[in-house]
Amino acid sequence: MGALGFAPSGATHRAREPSMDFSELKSVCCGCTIRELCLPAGLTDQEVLLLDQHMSHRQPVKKGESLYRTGDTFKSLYAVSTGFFKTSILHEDGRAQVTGFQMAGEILGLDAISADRHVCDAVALEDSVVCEVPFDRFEELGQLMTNLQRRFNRTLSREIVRDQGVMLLLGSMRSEERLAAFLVNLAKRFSARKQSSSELVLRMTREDIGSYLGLKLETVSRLLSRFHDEGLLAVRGRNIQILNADGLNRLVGAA
Amino acid sequence: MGALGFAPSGATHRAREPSMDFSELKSVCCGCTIRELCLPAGLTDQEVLLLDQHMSHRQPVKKGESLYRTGDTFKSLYAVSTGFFKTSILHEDGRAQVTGFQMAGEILGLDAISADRHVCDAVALEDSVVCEVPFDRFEELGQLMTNLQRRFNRTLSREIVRDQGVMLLLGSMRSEERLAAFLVNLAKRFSARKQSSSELVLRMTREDIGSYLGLKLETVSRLLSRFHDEGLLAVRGRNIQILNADGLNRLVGAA
DNA sequence: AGGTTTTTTTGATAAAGATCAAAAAATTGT
DNA sequence: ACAATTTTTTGATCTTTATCAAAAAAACCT
Repeated sequence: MGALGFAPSGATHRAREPSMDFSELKSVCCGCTIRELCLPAGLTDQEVLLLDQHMSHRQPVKKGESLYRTGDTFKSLYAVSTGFFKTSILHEDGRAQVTGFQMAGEILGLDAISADRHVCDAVALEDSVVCEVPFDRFEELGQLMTNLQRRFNRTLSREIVRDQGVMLLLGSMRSEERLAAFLVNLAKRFSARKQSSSELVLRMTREDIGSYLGLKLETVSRLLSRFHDEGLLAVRGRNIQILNADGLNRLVGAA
Repeated sequence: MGALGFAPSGATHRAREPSMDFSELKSVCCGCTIRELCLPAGLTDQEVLLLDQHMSHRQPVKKGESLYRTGDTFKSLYAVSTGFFKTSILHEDGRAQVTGFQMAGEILGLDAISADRHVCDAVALEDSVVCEVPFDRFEELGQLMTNLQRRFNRTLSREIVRDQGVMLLLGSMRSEERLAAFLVNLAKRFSARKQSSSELVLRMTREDIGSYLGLKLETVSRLLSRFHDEGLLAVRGRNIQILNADGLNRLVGAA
């Protein structure tokens, strides 16, 4: 489990460079550009160092690979360092429901704490890097660092709030509102990561979006075309440019 | 905030008797019949006593009253002792989405940890009693009692799993599957509380059920009538008897 | 108990989104 | 670079569930 796979690509940013050999690098979090969006958020430098040296461990995941699957025993949480994931739960009869899309700084595996087994699949939608956080050691550290434990409680609670937002979306919104809400949310998260909030490069298929939003892929495609015709978006396959952010926001808020 | 309201009704069970004066009673959790379904689950007697004496505090909530509302500052979690609650989030435009129904042993307020504000309304659907758990003291206790903290992490994670189950329901299931899943889930929870799992007394309106399931109240009513006609249920207003549990389960699992 | 309000049921109709189908576009593997 | 595969778009039609409406039933209030 060292630095596997991934050909060097000549980039210079540490956080964007999957091929570096991190096994020698003690302080992964300390130099991470998205530190404040991730588990170390709000910790002092010393605390981050402690978190870092005792537990973090980087691991590449190639596009299409599963980080974990339903039923796997739970050992670690994973913080997305770079890349993009989707999580989905499966119903007996083969139906799947995408429960979320995770980008840099977001934590995967929180649902597995409950029963020591993963209850969803996490699949990389592009070549990605995650920081592995062995949970038993993390819990020990939480007992030593009040601040870390408190932050972690909030992380868990934030996921509950996010999920309830999805419930609102699925339970009360019409298709166009759902899609608008989805795009606005993506844009906001890109923006928080200093990426363009108007030029979205979608990593997931229309089917993934549809599953997440409780719609069929054809409906998603039609809605994107309509938003395009209405001048809200410029849609070129998975490249989506937001032309009228106010208009989108109005769709989300409106009755 | 001692023993407010609620006329005595002559019952003998402590956990079912809202009018008792609990301010003198030090060990609320210790004698609680649903202790193993609640926060103290898995703690030793000594640990429960510690949790109990330092933090629990009982409080009646009358039918129709709010335990807290969206925007209230977060101070405490609440464990339902007896009774029945619903939680709902509101969209700007007045639309509301019911996010859950809580019964004895279940915890209210977990979503508020995230931002120190409640993000939903919690309303009692019948005269109820809750145990108030001041969260700052609870967090301190978690730092002292590893076991409590670990259990609490699981409680939070379990709520995430529950929410994702609702996403599956709302995103991938048809109306009849949703309603069947809802009834099966209620029955299971009643059963865990030693109440009949075939004679359900619903505490919520058809509209509440509809909101939770992403359906209109008329649809819920029609479905109940259909299940009745098909011999799956006996429906008499809010009294619902499950006549064919296997049939219901088949509806939930089937394609 | 009796009048008022709320909730539930049921019917008729409408609308949103699903399904089926097929071509176009994009991506992938070699 | 090219053939194979996957994804996306668009059209025609069908199904499910929402909407509108009104009566029946239940719950509430004083």
